[in-house]
Formats: sequence, structure tokens, C-alpha cells
Amino acid sequence: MPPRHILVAVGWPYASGSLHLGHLGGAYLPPDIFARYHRLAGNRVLMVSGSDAHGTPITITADQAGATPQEVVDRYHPEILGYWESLGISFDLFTTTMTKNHREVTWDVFRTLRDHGYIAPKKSIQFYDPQAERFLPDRYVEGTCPHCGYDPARGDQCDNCGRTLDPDQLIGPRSRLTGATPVPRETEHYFLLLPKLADPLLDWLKSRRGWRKHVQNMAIGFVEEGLIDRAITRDLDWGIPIPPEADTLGPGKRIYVWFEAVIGYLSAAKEWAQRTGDPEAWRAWWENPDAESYYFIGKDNVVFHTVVWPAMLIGYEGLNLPTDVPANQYITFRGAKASKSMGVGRSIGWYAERLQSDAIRYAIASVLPEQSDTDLSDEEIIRRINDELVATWGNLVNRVLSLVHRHFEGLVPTPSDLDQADSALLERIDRALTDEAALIEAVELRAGLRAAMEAAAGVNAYLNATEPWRTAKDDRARTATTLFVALQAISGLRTAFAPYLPFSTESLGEMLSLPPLDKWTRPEIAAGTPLGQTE
RNA sequence: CGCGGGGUGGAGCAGUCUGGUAGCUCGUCGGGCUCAUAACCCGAAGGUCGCGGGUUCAAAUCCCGCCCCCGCUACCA
Repeated sequence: MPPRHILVAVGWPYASGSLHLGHLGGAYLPPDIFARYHRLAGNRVLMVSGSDAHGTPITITADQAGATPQEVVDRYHPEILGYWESLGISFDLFTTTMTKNHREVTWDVFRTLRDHGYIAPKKSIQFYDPQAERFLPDRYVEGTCPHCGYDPARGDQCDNCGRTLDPDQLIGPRSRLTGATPVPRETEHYFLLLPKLADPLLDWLKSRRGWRKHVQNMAIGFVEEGLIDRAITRDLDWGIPIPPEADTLGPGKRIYVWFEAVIGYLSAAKEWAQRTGDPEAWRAWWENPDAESYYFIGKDNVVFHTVVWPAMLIGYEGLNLPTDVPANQYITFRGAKASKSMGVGRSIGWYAERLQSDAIRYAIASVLPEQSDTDLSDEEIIRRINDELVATWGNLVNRVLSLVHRHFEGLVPTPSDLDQADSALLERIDRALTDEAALIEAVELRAGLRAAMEAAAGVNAYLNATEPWRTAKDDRARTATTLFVALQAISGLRTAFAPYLPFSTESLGEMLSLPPLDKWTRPEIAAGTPLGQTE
């Protein structure tokens, strides 16, 4: 079977704050596990993402810090890169939305959609700050909430009662920039004409199979409720400019961040291709109809990736739509949503300084919120590492290597004929690899990890049944066979754990004198091979 | 208010589409083993499956109503 082309598209984090374990479990660890599996399975993986450098969260963070948006990005983008480095999140490219390449790709998508009739300018009424001489985004209009009386409520939403607002509903509106009373004035923006794409989009959504039900139901429901034209430009001075020939709406307008951020998947693939020296290489993942694409995001981003981005791709013509959007729910901490501003859930960096990367990866992978929100605490993290990962898998490796060192001078013993229990164990390991592969392909990563752990427990049970520490006293041949088989099983488990625990499986390979793993198989460890010591 | 998802032994989760003795990991209790001891193996206890009603020989599962949590609701992305 020829290699499949697998695009692993990872949601773009804002470069405006530190990431916490909820982010890791929601959007970043799952694609890495998925990508590592597919590489081992012999497929061509392209895994891309980057820092989202635009959008109001960046400008607001900058305002609060008295810094420029650029300075905010310059601080957080390297921090995020550091997370991926320390946790082994194996991007082929993690770029930003500030590149020239991204601007050009965004312009290409803008122009093509416009030429195909899916982007057009429309006039609307918007608040204008006469003192600052500029139009105000809804977030920059403040006033008293008409529902609960809270002040200051923002023009898009009241932070107190949570209701969605329009700025003209506010009592006593004022500009957040100057405090001046804003006045309504006509302005013009570009809109994405989503209703024109609704029919093919709905047909496509309904024909998807194997999607998580909350993802597919939400997408279909959103489209069936009725799509409306959606603005793709904003009154901002931070963001990607409108293509020069189309920049006729007046000063101070940029492309709205949601429009260009999703294009990042495409522009990052193109940037990767340029960097590899084959600028056309991206086409194998985007234009080849047999290529597959998987978008890993949190549940708050479902509509953008299942409705808006596919609509843009349909309108653009010629590029692949998502194969699956395995969006995750949230990891909560002691029942509260992880959020730096709420002081809940520490940053990834905090844990990375205190725990081994694979330990963090195991703890998160074993609770991935694939169906529903999952609650976690520091105690739970430690418990899972010690009572599951170390106890079952770490201890298994340790006890087998100890026996080999004690009774066979650290050399893989030469087996006699395998009996039924020996063969059954190896068959079980091989079956676990097959089962796990199917689970990972279906993006059921937590179940995939469970399959590996159950197989490891099976090896422990095998050892308790064969008792090599007892047979060593009077049956060296039997002991040799048992330990040989156990080592082969461990070799298979090394593969099974490799997508989840890349660091420790790599060092285990060195300990077993095995070449680097490059296939989804159980490599045989030859008799006589010298083994390393456990720590 | 509307839409989507979730509410299952002490903790975290599967199972619900395709109704039929409620499953997994951890914890607890008992036993085994002693190579490993941050242990391992075997067994047991522990659940009105959010609440109320309905359909059915049979409901965690299907239908109706309600409560709670998360997300979305187009200017957060």
C-alpha cells in the first residue's frame, strides 16, 4: 500500500499568553500522538500550525502591558515554541501569521473568493469616535448593560450577565479609546457571502462519516439555522492589510483575524514547502484528492473549522476539505475551566520544569476530553503517573531487565521452543498493536493508550504465571525462554507507547540496543544482544 | 431564549446510535508472589446510571418534561 498523505492541522494559539494543560490536552498533544503514529505507520505526515499574532486579544494584551502588539508576539511566540520543544510536540513547521508568505496566501484566497463571487463589500452603520477619528470595534464601545445595569459592559457582550449585545443597546455609550460619545456613521466592509455556499456545505457535512457527534451535529445545526453574510474586515490598524487593489473602503481597515487565521493551515504548508526546497510539495496534501486532513482544535472552534473554513475551501475550488475535525471538549481543573485569568490551571512551563515530558504526556493523554469535559487536578496527574505509568509499564521494563542482568549477564538469552503461553503473549502484543492502530486512526487516542497499557499488564501477568525468578533456580532453559519472550513483548510495547511517550521509548530503544523505531511493528531483539542498565 | 455536548460505584471515564445479567483505570478490602517494591498478579465489596413521567416482557440505552455543567449564538477566534 503506498504511503498516505496526512495533513495534521493544529489550531493556532494566540501569541498573547502562556498555554496551560487544558490547551495541551485539547489541541496540541492529540495531533502529536496522531502524527507520530502515522509516521511510524509509513505515511507522509505534514503537521503545521503557528502563533496567531493578530486579533483583539493581542491588541488588548498590548494595551494593558503598555507594549506594542509586535512586542507581545515577540515575547509569547518563543515561549510557545519552547513548550513544543520540551514536550516533543513534533511540528514540521510552527510559524506565525506575520510572515510575508501568509499575507500573500491570504490575499490569494481573498482575491479568488472575490473573483468567484463569494466576497463583496457591503455598507453598514457602525459607531465612530469623533475624537479619535476612527470607527470602533464593538469591544471598544462601553456603557451600561440594558439587561442588568452593569457598567462597564462591552459592546459585544456584558461581562456581568453574559448576554450578547449590540453596541447601540448600551445605555450611555462611550469610546474606550477616548471616553468620547461615539456616533453612528455609515461604513463599508468586505463580507464573505456564506449563504451562497450553504447548499454544497450542508451536503458535504451530512455526508461525513465517523465524525464525533458533537462536532457534526453542531456544524449541521449551525448551517440549518441559516447562514448570514459575515464581515471579513475590521476597523483596526493591527492585522493583514486588505489587498491593495481592493483597499478602497477608507483608511484604518484590516482583514479580520478569523478570516486569515484559518488560511494559516494552507500558508504554513506552503511555507514548509519553500523551506524544504520544493515549493510545490504542499500540493500533495492539499490538491491530491486521496490526501487526508485532520484538524485538531478545541470545542469552542468547531464552527470555524467545520463551517466557515470548509465554505471558503469550497468557494476557492481545488483544495481538499477536512477529512475529520476531531475537536476535543475541555479539561477542567477541580471543576473550573482552566484559565490563566481565573488563576486556575498552571502554565505548561510550570509543569515542564517539574515533571518529565513523557509523564506529563501520559497524564494528559490518559484523560483526553474526547467525548466530554474531563476534570483533572495536580493530585490526579501525580497519581496517574505513579500508579499507572510507572507501576505498570516502567516497573515491567525494570523487572525484566533486572532479571536478565542477574541471570544472563545482561545479554538477551537464547530461547528454546516457545510453548503456548509464550506464543499467546506475543500474539496478544501484536494484536494490541493492530487494535491500537485502528483506535488512533479513528482519533480515539485515549482508548489507544489504554490498549497499550492493557497489553503491558498482560506481560506482567505472564511473568507472574511463568515466575522466571523461581525457574532460574533449576531450569535455565525455561527461564531463558521466558525472559526472551518478555523482551520481545517489551519491544512491541515500545512501539505501542512510542506515539504517546516519545522520549522514554527512544531511550528504551537504546537500552535494548535496537535501531531507531521506523515502523509500526514489533522488532525482534536478537539473542545475545547486550542490554543497558535501568536507572 | 435558541442550538450542540455532557451528567454512570469514593475519583476519572467507557457503554447510549443497533433496548436484554452495568464495564475500565485508580482507590478500598482480602489473598498470592517476592524478580521488580513509586511494586506486580488473583479475587471481593461498593452503583436508585441527574430528577419525574411514558413506551416495552425488558430502559443507562427509546419518547416527553424538568434541573445542573460546558461550548456556540455570527464584533473572542
